[in-house]
Amino acid sequence: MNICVENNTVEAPEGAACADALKLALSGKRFKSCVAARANGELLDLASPLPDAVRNGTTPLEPVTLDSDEGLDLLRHSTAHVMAAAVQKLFPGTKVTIGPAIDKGFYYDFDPQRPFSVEDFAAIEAEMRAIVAAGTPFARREVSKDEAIRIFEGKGENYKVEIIREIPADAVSLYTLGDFTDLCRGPHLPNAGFVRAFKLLSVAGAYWRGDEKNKMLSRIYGTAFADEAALAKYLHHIEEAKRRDHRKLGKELDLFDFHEDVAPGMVFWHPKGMLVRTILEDFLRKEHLKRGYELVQGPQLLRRELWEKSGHYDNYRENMYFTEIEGDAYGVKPMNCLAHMLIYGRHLRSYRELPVRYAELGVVHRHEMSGVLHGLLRVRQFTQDDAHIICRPDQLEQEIIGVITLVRDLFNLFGFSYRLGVATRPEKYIGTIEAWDRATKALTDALTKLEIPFAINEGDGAFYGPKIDGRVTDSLDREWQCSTIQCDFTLPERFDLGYVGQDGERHRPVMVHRAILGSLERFIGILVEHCAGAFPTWLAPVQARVVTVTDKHDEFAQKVRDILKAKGLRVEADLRNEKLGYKVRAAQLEKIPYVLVVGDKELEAGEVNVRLRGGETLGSMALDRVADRIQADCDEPFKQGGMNYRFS
RNA sequence: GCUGGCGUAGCUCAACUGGCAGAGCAGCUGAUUUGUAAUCAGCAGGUUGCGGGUUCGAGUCCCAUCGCCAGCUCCA
Repeated sequence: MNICVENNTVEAPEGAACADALKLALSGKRFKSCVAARANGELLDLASPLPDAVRNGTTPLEPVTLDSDEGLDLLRHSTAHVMAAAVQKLFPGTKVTIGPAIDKGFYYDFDPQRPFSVEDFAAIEAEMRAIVAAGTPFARREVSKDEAIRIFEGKGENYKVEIIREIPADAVSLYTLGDFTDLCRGPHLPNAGFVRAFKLLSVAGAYWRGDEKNKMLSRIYGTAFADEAALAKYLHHIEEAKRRDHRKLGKELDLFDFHEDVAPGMVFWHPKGMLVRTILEDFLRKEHLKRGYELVQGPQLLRRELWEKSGHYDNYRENMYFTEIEGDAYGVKPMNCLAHMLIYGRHLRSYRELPVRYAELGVVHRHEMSGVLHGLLRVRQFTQDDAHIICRPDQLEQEIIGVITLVRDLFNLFGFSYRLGVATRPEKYIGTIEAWDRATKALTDALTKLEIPFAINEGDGAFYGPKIDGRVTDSLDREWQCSTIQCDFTLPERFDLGYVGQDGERHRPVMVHRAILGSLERFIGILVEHCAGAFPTWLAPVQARVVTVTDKHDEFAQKVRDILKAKGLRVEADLRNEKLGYKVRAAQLEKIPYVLVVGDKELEAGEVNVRLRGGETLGSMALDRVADRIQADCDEPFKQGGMNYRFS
């Protein structure tokens, strides 16, 4: 029997399993890292017989090796089974649910007699190692659904029974690892001996089927790699990422803090952090004005009736704060749109005025559940770089292009990579399908014209319109939404917005909500992690620090500082009675871009000795040259981002 | 909100099965006058998150509460 493996043809005996064919075709080393096979896109256990399409030569058999994403997923999934086997052995009576591979590892959700804790990890890992050392095989068998239900009912595994009942097929596959049998589609490693490097990482609660109405299960997270070196590298990466956690750096660099006892989820900006924020805000305002936005500002509190009219009271009340003034109920704004619409609607608009683009660095309050708060990345009071564009339908695509261009330019400026997704019509929606299709097309056409890649998130749109979401990741690769561009079909109706067209008739405008950085808090949090606290020079709260060798140089240092400050640079002088190395170290830890050392030689020459944040020293330089260099450093990112902005 | 873990000096962390709350850094004072990542000495720093309880005695054990961390659910 001639079969094709990758690009080779080999002679395989009758009744050969996938493993036999792969062993004939691959080098010994490659075969050793082989954990499964694939034919026609379908994954197969190495032990499974060759599928007909492979036997008759119409489809090649492909190896799945540990160095591929698929192979690694399979390894992790099998490790999850090993863990479940160990857990059931150590903690009899523990019920099993599901245990998939995830991005960097795996988890398994259990319903235990008592919840697990990290204290249990040592014992579980030891038991897992025993299973691995024994090289226990994963044995697959297929049974009918009824048979499977009988098996799991017999074990009291009611979660498995629930899953099986929902499987549409007549038969299901079971994998047995020693005493532990699990319902699983597979495939798996041939045996547990393939599991080489793994570690249990954390334990957490998770609802059965992700529904908070269901029982809370005990989830154990772990990871597994092809070898110890890859595991060690990953664990090291996690440690490194924790070093750049914005909460840690925010404290160390004295940027911001929380007073959890008096204002959970709300930021206290310290002077340095507020300076960063102010610079960012100033830049954003200028950039918006440049791009045809007008700045507006509405009140923090609006009468409850207005929130009822907008639909927020019905749909968003749980997240809003309310208060009472002279017997009238007011809502604290969780969004900025209403004020912008009231401003628009104040007088009759002509089609010539459109598009109207109202921008506001709007402070909003949202009641988030206590468990979700997370440093600057998830807070209860935050500032959106918000804007509302009210335009004619024929202007929509051009407006979307303008917004996406701004997203692109800003994220390029900061050197962020981001992922865009178009969220389409959900099951529950308002408005006509024609309007949805038109708006969705405007979104995708704009992205296509700008040649920006995007994903389609089917049915993920808001009930009031399709949207584009832009996400960036934090230091631990968790994704956070920043940008959002939302078409809205409801608010123009509810607030009866209109404009007089060329035909003299009254028309309904289209409305777009958009935020680019999303929230300044979240954005700065991610920025801090992105640059590990070493802000680009244009944003650095202190751009240069003058450091003296002895107190003989104090006077000159102060003069240097004042001259550079007069040129618009943010400069401090460190005149403390400490050794030079001490002060250099302090500046380094504060991640100040430039250290300007002044001692006898510099005093003599009227210059400063320049040391960069990276540790490089540039030697003695005249003050004008230093100032030019710092200024050029500030301007550089804008040139690279194609914005040609002179930062001053 | 839910599950688990955790709250000790400004920061990072000690304090065994309940037995005198401690160290480094930062701060202050003094000495030192120093050349690119930490000079030395001294001083000061606390209602152990808050409130109850058990105990001769609680940072430690129990209850309650607030908050933080990981995740779930939800979202910028």
